[in-house]
Amino acid sequence: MTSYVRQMLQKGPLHARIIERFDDMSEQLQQAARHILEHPQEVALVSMRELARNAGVQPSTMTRLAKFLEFSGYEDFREQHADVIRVSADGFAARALQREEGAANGEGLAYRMLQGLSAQIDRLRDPDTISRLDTMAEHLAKARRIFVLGLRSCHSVAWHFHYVMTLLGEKTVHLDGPAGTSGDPLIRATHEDVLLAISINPYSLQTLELAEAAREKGLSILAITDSEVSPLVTIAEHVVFFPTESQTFFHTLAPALAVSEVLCGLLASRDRAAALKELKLADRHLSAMNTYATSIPRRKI
Amino acid sequence: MTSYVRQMLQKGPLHARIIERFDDMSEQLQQAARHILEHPQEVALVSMRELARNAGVQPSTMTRLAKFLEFSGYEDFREQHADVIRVSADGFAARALQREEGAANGEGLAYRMLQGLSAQIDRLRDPDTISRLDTMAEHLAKARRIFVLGLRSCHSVAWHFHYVMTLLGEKTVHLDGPAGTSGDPLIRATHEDVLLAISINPYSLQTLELAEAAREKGLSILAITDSEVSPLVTIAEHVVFFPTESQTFFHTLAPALAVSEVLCGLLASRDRAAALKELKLADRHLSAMNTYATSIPRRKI
DNA sequence: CGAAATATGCAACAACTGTTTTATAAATCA
DNA sequence: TGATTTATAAAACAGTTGTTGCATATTTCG
Repeated sequence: MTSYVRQMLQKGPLHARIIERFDDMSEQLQQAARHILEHPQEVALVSMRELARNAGVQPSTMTRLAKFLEFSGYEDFREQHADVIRVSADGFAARALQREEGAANGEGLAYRMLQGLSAQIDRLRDPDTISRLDTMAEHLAKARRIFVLGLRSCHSVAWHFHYVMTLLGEKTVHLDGPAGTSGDPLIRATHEDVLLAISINPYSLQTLELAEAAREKGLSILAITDSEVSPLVTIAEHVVFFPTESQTFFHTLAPALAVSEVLCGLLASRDRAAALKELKLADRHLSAMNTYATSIPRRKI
Repeated sequence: MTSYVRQMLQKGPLHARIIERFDDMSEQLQQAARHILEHPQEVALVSMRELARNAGVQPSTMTRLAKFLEFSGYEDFREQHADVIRVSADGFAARALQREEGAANGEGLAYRMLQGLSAQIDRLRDPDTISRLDTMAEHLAKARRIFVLGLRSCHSVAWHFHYVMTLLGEKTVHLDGPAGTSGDPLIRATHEDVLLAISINPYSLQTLELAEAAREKGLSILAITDSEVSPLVTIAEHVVFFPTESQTFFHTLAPALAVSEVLCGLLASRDRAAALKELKLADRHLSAMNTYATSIPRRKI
């Protein structure tokens, strides 16, 4: 519980005040507060109405939130946030100190792993990978249906791609049935469809077999894999590569997940309006199904 | 002369632009410019009229200065200064949210997304998160058994954690059975076990219910979630936070996956020898099962 | 169940925003 | 010097700001 207090102090008394009273807020106030907790500087940098727009609440909700937190009004609230920026700006020494502390702490494995993962994803921004991503998004967009295949360690990536795409529409089919039925959906696949295969070394045999079967059915194979000499390269029409090395003795899939998310982003951005419409649809369905906690039951669940 | 150039570069391109054209300005413009050079953040933090008042010039002078510096107007000038604050404060998580135009056609979206993801994972190296990760690894290591729970978008993270952990031994149980049996493994859970729950906003009701049920059975709840006001925070003994903001309109889980991999890494590193032995074991089993392509069949599969 | 209380969306408000125009003063130059 | 350009101040402008009161849902409770 001490660490909770420490965190509050670290992030400043404004955060603390919001978190403290969060439980007593109404649904809308919570939504506004949540957005402010995630983007504190924006309070001082944009107008209230714009902030409200970004948070998805009414302008008046912001005024109400400010008063709820016992500020005289939103302008008071805003001024406090501006002060935080002011002191942290010329508090150059403070920032240097923080960095120092981080460096001293930097012996830890967690620190090194995160640094490594960040750098690997950063390196994906090279022109070759970017153009490969764009091309693959093009292929995916043109396909009638997308079969997504990723087994074992790559299951997480494949499933996440499929999940996000489901929210954006109904183009993807996830090849991961139970009881050995993974490949069954391919029965009705045609040459208009594509197979998005994800695999890393060591390459799962089942993935390769299914991919080969799909190719013989006339499907285009698109691959996300870890190496130029991956077996998927030879049968795929287009490939995107990602690194898997990590400081540990197992492979990392964070870069692969990043690649998959970028593809989703590119696909969604091709028709923002349609994507947004689909998202709204999914939203309505899920709330009708009572999937999510709408009001957040903080105390008595 | 070198120190002049260096100063310009240090303080950023906005300062440089002002200094460069300073000599050509009229008296009033210089007075305005001088004030801005001395208080750069104020441009973004107060209104133009107030800034003009503080600088001792007319409001219109500020507009004229902005146009003199070849901005489209003062609002453009102000937005640039806001961006400087944003990047120096927390990277640029919030920036993309406003930029509808640039993101509209998806121009360079891949590049920007990767840059953002990399920065977000980089920021996880702050001392608080590191210490939270270490503490959570401690808790996980002490537990007799680890039940892993992550539904919907968090399924990928939960499953990946479980998958890696199974390669390292047999401590984890994945709560994601078919046909609504997710919670069944908890039947034989005791207070020696822990539940690792992963959830982001909007929070899946089923996750919260299962977590609450586990807590009532005496299990410690460990949470990986997206906010200090996540409903998991109140019922969890320890929490690690990660960001989910992305340039698209769906959340990113790459940082969450990074967190999960770091935890695996920390756990494995506590007993390298044992972990390696388990890995060998898994290796032998999988090759006996003919799971992977051993020789890479590049041409003829 | 109905009544009281609360939460939320909406529209109107005056105040203030950044910008532009107009009038006046100062500087420049033939 | 007087004509002409330039610089500045003041005022007017449309658009936006933060705020408030009111009508309508929604929740709470006897």
